[in-house]
Amino acid sequence: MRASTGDGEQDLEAPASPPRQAGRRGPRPAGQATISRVAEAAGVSRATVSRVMNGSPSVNPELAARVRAAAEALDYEPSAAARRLALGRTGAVALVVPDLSNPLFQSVLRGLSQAAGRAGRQLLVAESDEDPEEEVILALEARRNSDALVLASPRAPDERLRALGDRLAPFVLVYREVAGLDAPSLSIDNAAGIGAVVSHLAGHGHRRLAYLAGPDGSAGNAERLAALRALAQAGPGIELTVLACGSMFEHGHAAASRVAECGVSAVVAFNDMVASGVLTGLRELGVRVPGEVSVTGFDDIPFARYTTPPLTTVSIPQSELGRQAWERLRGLMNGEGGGYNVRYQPRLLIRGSTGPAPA
Amino acid sequence: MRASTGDGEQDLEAPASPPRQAGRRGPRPAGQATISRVAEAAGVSRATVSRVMNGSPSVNPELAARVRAAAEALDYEPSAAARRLALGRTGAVALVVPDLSNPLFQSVLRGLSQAAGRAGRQLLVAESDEDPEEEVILALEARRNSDALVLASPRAPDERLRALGDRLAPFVLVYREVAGLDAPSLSIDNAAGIGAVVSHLAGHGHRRLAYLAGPDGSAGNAERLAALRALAQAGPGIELTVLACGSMFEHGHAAASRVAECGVSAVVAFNDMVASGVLTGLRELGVRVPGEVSVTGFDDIPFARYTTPPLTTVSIPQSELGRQAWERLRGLMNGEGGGYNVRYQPRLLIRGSTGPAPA
DNA sequence: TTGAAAGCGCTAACAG
DNA sequence: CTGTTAGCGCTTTCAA
Repeated sequence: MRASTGDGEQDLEAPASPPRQAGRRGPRPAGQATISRVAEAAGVSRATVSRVMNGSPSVNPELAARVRAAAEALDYEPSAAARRLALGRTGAVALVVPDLSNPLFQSVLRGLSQAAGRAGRQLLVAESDEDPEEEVILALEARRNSDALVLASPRAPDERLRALGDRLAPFVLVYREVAGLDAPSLSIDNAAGIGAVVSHLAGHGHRRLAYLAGPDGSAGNAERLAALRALAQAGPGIELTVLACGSMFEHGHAAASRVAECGVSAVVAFNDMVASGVLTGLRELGVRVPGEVSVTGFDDIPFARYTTPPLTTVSIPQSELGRQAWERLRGLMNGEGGGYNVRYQPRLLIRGSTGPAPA
Repeated sequence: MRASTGDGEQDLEAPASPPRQAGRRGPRPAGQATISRVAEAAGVSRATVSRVMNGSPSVNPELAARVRAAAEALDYEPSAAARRLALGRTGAVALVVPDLSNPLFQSVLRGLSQAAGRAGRQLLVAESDEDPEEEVILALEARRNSDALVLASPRAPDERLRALGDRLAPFVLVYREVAGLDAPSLSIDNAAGIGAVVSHLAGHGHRRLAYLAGPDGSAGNAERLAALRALAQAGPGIELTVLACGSMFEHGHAAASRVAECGVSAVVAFNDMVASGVLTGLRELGVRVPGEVSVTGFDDIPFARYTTPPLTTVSIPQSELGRQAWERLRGLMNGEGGGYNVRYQPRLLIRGSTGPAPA
């Protein structure tokens, strides 16, 4: 056994042992240049090449030029894997969402992707397909391959999240707030949004409302429903019918007949997709909107302006959430702390799908 | 200088030298367990721990249990970075698209995300914001942090792609085909789609058509336009008006008045978003669809069924593209080759936005 | 400013 | 079946 220097400076030429089975295991795409090869070609040490590649100012310009030339000539690209290991950071951030087909999460993805991209970071994305348990696993996994995480997990139980808090950190929670969790959260004030909707509707003389409920267990749905119930109880005379529905177009579409039958003058949909679906369904049934029944959505997805009639809905700062999430991550990664939680106050957008209650 | 064994088996206790500035550089989140610590705790070698963690069958069950217990007790999680370096692969695949807000790319993202997720791989996503040059840079960068790449780059010039072919490999191209490029491609037969649209329209007696053109430089737009022109020239008497438009709702919306003025009986939109926009615009102008003018889309995005009237459009296998892309990547990564290129043949979906030409 | 050396944490060929 | 050993390719003290 020979004492090694810990690194193979001298092993460039084949030693006594049989040449390592070529093409089998080589981490690099076959003949990819390594820092050692560049160093050799430029006649400097690996440390110097490293410095040059990382733009250290304290390198003799002439040397630097030589190194750059050698790197160029060899088509050298630093190994991301090796840097990750040596540096102890990945240069990536991760996003975990329940469902990539949901416009809400798409906006966050987009905002985050752009912000992270501008900062020169990779973005890892994972989708749990609405399975809360899977979500947590994915989050852990994603977190191991990144430096920080944005988690949208409307269904996972509070305790589960609290239990995993430090294995997930640093991370930020979006569209949700969990008490006692040590992570910044960016969420929506659902109650305020519902409040605005209801007072708009009440102002138009609507008394009997239906709520097209979102998925069971969704934190957003729970809050919206609770707000509605509270309003119905406290209010002067609002009568609330809750209809189980879902979160997709089809769900809303399928609920149209139940809406028509239950004799309400206005329907508050869990979100814009459901609202659009019910709009279409109602039209097919010959029910006039907003003449006979008014419809409201939630979220203000891009399509909401293009339904017929255009959807009155609650607007929330979707892509802002992505951007903010990035800011928080950045803070967290720099050890600056994640800042205060924020609850975005939604804004009611009155378009054509609501009007006076029929006499 | 002392002869090292190449790895710090013996350095668990602080040596003579000053304890490395704590909390500054440590690759692991402070006190994270390493394979060495686990090995020590279980009284075995690191190789054995590695074997156990990777489920090698040739490990004494009793030892394996001991190792697992130790790992558990120490909250050990293998370092992804170290594995990447040692293994020479990242375990991730990447997707680069021009625009994450485009439903077309969202579907690919989704299909790919699910397929890759099921296979236990991470997914890296990057968005170029429609800048073809940026796209190529991002692709290179993404590729360095993954094992294979799916590239949607409708605008980058053919030569550019050919030039970078081997630095990008293994990769697959979606929604596009580039001659002489050594990468499988999955694309749409745009001409066939347009053909179906035109014959449907012609069958309804439409003679004067407008094309709402997509972005300049988009490969898909070019093909659709070329097909339309060819048909207009060859055809019995189709008169084509090309209107510059774009790819978004707003673009279609804004084009409505030009459509109304140019006296056509049918408009073929670049895609569904444009079609939806023009539908809304036309309605606002009091133009009846399909009574006065028929409208067709392209892509069959989820929302197309929910416009008013529902959109007649060309359906393409969007999420299939994502799944297939994954299959190809898998093949490529296993050295099986990427298979033949495929051009998906679109299908015309006749819904309510088209009808007989007005007399 | 530069180089030598010592890792980062894991895997795998090889020998026993 | 298990341990030893030699890396994977890069960064970063530390000393010159």
